[in-house]
Amino acid sequence: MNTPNHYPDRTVERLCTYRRTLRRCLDEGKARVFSHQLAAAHQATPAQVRRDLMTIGFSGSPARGYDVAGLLEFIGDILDPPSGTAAVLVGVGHLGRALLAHFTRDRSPLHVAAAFDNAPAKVGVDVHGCPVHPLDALERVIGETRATVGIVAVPGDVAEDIALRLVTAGIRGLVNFAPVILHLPSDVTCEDIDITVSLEKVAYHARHARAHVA
Amino acid sequence: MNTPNHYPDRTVERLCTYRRTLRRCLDEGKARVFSHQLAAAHQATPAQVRRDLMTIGFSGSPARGYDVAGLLEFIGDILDPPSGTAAVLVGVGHLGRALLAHFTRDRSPLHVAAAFDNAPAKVGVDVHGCPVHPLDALERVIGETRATVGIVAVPGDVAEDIALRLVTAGIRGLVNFAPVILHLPSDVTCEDIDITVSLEKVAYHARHARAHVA
DNA sequence: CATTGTGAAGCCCTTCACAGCT
DNA sequence: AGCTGTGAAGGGCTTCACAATG
Repeated sequence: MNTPNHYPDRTVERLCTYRRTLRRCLDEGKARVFSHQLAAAHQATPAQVRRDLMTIGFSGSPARGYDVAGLLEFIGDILDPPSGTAAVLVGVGHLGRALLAHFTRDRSPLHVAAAFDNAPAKVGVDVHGCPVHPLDALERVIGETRATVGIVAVPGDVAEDIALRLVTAGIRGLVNFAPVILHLPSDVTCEDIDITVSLEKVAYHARHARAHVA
Repeated sequence: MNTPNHYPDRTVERLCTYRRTLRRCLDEGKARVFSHQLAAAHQATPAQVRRDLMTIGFSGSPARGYDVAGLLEFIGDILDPPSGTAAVLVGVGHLGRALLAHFTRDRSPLHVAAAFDNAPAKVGVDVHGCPVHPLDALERVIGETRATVGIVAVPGDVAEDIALRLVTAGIRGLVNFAPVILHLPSDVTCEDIDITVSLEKVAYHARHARAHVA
């Protein structure tokens, strides 16, 4: 088993967050880190960190830990496509605007190339630096931008229709903020972010809090 | 093993979403559902649904499935505190505003009782029906509203300070939108929603898409 | 005879524990 | 002495498969 061409979801997730910590290390001039330091910055154990790095095939040295710059580049090679990834957003409501603002502030290799909304008043202007197109232009603009990721920030009752249009237009992965499960072809990745559910879960666990080990 | 006083995280999560589906059923006048129908509306198998309902101790009938109204009430008794839950939000930026808009539109038993921001220009007005207070008032307002859940929508570099203040003021659960891991007492629940990480994950999986069974 | 309820099996991820290295 | 690399064990969640039920 050499480098597999895909890693477990949880590992990918942690790689994304390790990367942020590593960038901070570089900013602070730290050239090397130990697994227990990376672990402390996350909610993880040193063993977990070592296992993740083993999984992706990155080695450190017992005496000096892991090379920050080297690891950062190594993770980048796994996570980032050579040519950068373009995303599109559908639904320029309150949440959509906030997301656009969010992504312009970010130093991720991802960028939101275009947004769509069906309200004529929202179309034609740039929102936080992102052009807003009418929904009709969805297929055309996705083709032009070669976007592969879509962000669904529309009401639940139209989310699935929009998602299917995105997929038909060439989108391969979705982040869905609508409070519904999308029924999609099985080769399309979908990550649901359901804010209400998250709040309800936290409220539940807060009421039933059980102290763990410190 | 009678009713334990807390259920696994994944089960709680699904209960939240089942509830939404059940409400839709009631709206449509459907009085009974089968496990496979609930499963189809989620990304779940019928066995998973039956297991969840078994876990919480709710029974159906082989001939007629599960009673929608009864199950809805049963789940409500588990998820909702008798007196409702108040939440507070810190950080009335783009995302904070979007979240306030989101929660006013929701028929969840949770409500956001107050928001906080340190920018004087934002303080004193209502945003989507929610009063915005200065940060100084955090402890006082949490005491008055008896809020138990906090939403962190501030920049990463101040998120942990804010979170610790919330906890000290009596908050028992957090939803964290800042792109950092919060180090909190172990009896405080925290759910991280990291939008950038979600996008990066989806972009990764979209590139490495492997077709599953349809 | 389609559906529920459920012990048992399976799977995946995390953690342990220790050998090997510097 | 302290850290990495890793086989093996552990734990929790999901799925299977089938007896029980109306």
